[in-house]
Amino acid sequence: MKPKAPTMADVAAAAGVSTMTVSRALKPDTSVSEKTRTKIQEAADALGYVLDSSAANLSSRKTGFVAVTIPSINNSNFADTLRGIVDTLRGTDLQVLLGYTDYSKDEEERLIEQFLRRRPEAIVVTGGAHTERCRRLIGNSGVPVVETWDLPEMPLGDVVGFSNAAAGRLMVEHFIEQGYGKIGFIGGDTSRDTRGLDRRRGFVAALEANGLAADRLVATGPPPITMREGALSMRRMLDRWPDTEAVMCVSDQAAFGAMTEAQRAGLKVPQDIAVAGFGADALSEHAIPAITTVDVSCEEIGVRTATVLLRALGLAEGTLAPESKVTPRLIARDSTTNAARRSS
Amino acid sequence: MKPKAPTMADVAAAAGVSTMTVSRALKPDTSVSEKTRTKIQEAADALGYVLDSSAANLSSRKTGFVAVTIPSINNSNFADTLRGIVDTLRGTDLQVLLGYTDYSKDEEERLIEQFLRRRPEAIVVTGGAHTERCRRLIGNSGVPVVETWDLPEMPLGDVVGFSNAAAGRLMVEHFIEQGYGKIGFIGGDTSRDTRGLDRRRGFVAALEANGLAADRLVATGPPPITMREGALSMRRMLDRWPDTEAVMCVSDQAAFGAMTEAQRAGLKVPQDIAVAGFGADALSEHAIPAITTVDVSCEEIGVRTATVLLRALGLAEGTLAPESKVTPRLIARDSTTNAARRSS
DNA sequence: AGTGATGATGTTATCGGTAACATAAACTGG
DNA sequence: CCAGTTTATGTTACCGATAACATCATCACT
Repeated sequence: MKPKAPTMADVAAAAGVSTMTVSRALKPDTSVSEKTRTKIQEAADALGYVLDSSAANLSSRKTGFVAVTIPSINNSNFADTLRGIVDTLRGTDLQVLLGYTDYSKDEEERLIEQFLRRRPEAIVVTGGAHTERCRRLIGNSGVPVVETWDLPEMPLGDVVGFSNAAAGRLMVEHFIEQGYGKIGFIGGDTSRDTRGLDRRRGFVAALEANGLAADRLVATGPPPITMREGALSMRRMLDRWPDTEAVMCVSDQAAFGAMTEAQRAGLKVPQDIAVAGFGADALSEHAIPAITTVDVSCEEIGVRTATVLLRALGLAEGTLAPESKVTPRLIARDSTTNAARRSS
Repeated sequence: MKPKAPTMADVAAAAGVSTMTVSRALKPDTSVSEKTRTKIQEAADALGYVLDSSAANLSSRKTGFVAVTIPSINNSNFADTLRGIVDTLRGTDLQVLLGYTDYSKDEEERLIEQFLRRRPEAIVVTGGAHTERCRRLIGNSGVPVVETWDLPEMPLGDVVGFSNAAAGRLMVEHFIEQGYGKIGFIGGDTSRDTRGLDRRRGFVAALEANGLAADRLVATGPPPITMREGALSMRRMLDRWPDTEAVMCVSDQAAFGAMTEAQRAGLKVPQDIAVAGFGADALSEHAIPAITTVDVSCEEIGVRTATVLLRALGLAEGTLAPESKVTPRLIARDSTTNAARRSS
């Protein structure tokens, strides 16, 4: 049934050359005469030969792997970043080895350990919070690292991210500008989603800096924060603080869940309550009303990350690394426009 | 800077044993005395030793890779299936090698070719449409394959999927039951998204079987079909056939875009026009009104796929393979409830 | 024609593990 | 207490490619 896959030696024999010549013929930019290259190509096709990377990796000490960990697959923001990475890497012979941590540092450690055995040429992780052992593993590996989606205090290597706290602050400023005073936050489990927590921290700090109460905080369960979580949290928010005027949510998904829950309860958005999200998902644009959100250029983070890596690996020319800091940008939409309320 | 990573030989020397004993000590279920195992473990930790899979793969002819291709990362349905696969594989020493085809058969071929070099132990592809060369490559590899999300006429190996045509038919029957007569479809580029096309085909066939006109078809651009595409398509639908009573969309995302566009145009859903989607995304549940959709148990597809593979690889006991056919299930919601219209 | 540069190909020695077999030590039961 | 088995460990021979160096022909130009 399975008559053993042909090896390079088989191809070499069939073409009447040495394996070294076959090896060369199968790569671009190597000196092999057109004639023999054709001959070898034909022999390879006839045999159905497929190169064995394991062997190539071992011999050349290059695997072509880039290890990437993201918290969740089912999150369009991280998916956008991943897409940015993969698309930028397309064309090079680098391949992404993807793992998702489920927002757990221990799981991240497990993944990184597993990945390091594959001898990746570069590592991309999400966020700046890691277990001590994980930091050590990555450090020892001597492989270029990029931390994304955050601005870690003790970076492991390169960073392409943004200040999550700034994103929270940005929204508070917007709310205040719009004249809202009783402002709440939905999202942020205490231990896992450190980035969401940072946004909440920035949010709280900004409220306090403006002399406003920062107690209307509804912590959702552990991530991923779903629309349902957003909806449940909004219900809790309204039960506990019925006079809340504006709510920022940890993600656009949560914001949508929260907003529709409020609407189902008979509230008008933004007249009765304003809702904002984070992430600039398409959802926020199409929802009715359109949801105010913070854009952090998820895909761009991926593109820059990959670019940084290509530079670090000497695979892309240019001395200037791309700007590593992404600036969160507020997109004001109808869900937080207070004009209606004021005029009514 | 990089003093070369320690090898198994280094660990063996440090622990005063042979490399073979080290190799055994690092795997479970191998006979090594507790004492030496501890000694080796300590030596390995002290040296910061990390096993090199490339070498292990070459020698043992096992890579632990499962190659998986999905059309798009940014699609929550495929992401769910992927999660089902990854989660089910967790615990085994199999690792997913993920690629996305961008709905292109040529890209799929390119990916599969790239993946085969890594000598995966199993392959998972989405759908049953592949290039001839791709079929050949997979066939020659002698590796177990699972095709998902479809019921191919000429399967390459195992199948875990559903009839996309049936999903389209299901929705038509629901529309008819609700008393709708002028029914349209949004989505389906002619060449790329074959599954979306199958849904449309089933949809058209069912309309005709019921003696209804099946001409209200708005083809979106090439996938991925975004909310924006859904919105644009709805506008075209309404321009061309203003009296349309119900519309099925190729995905929930498209349906949401289409529905909100109709609402922005002043139409009431479902009173003025009914909208339905596909995929049972959380979005459809939370939207206002909640959107009628077809549930195909995306995650379950992934779980079953992984289970089939584990069986095929002899890594899971049990002779009975899981049912490979998933039955699309209609979830009727407010967006297609005609009661309001009839009563008005 | 001679000499060095260039291009095409072959030879040899690994890369870092593991399978398979061999061996030595410890244990079993009558 | 010994033959027979089990357990722990070592030896040897690769797995399938590629790096590095060697070789040999060809070509250009003085």
